[in-house]
Amino acid sequence: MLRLATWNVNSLKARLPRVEEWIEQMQPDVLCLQETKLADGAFPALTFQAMGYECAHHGQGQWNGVAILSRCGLADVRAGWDDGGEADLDARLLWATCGDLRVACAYVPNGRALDDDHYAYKLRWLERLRTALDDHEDPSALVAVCGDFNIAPDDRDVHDPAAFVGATHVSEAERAALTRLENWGLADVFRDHYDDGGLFSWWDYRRGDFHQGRGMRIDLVLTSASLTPKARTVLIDRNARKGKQPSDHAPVIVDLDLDLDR
DNA sequence: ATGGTCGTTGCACGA
Repeated sequence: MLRLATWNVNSLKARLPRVEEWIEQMQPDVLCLQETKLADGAFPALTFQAMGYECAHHGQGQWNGVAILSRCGLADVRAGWDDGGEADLDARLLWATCGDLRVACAYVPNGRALDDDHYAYKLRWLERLRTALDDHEDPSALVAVCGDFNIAPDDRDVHDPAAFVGATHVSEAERAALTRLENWGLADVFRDHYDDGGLFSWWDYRRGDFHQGRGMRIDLVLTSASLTPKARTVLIDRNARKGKQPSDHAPVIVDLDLDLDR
């Protein structure tokens, strides 16, 4: 069994004690982190190495930053875009091969508001991710695209859809961009296991939203057709959102029926 | 009550 997880930690510097504790408890084999908010030189690689993980980090400091930790191999690392287009100033995308699994760690732009330039950047970014899949990846392989998508795939993934009319994360264009990614040959593996709404991965720090159940499911694991049926258990670890100094996101865990030997 | 909290950095802004 291979335990794959993804977690937006909202600053790895602020979150390192919680992340270390969580790794000890949950023992992921592959862990994708978003919003490390660290420069590459500040990434605590030795800490994770001491816990048995190889690491790749693509960071810029202050904002963004993505990492992949693996204790089942780490090869063919690629950071950002390789499409001949303009460089992305934001560190939001990292790829690695971990054993038999091709993994992407994505921190999709927030979008801010429908009329904001950042929203157009978000849609372009998602289209570029589809292009990266077309250009570099094999849809028949074992592929997992993990991360904070900043998109609630449907209204079950929002605590109050009426409150989000006209807002980012739920717009038709964002959801269509996600569908276009899925049309490459990926499935939202959480939805393969649960039909229920009200199961969220992010809650605003304000207003006691976590304890009031006001959240969204925006952290996703998209699995290729050969990988999807290998998922034995999918869960959002909302316990990680409790307690002192939590991230505003909870980790998503997928246990995959894959051999760890290579 | 048209805010509320965190993170960054540095007294503002992003999420």
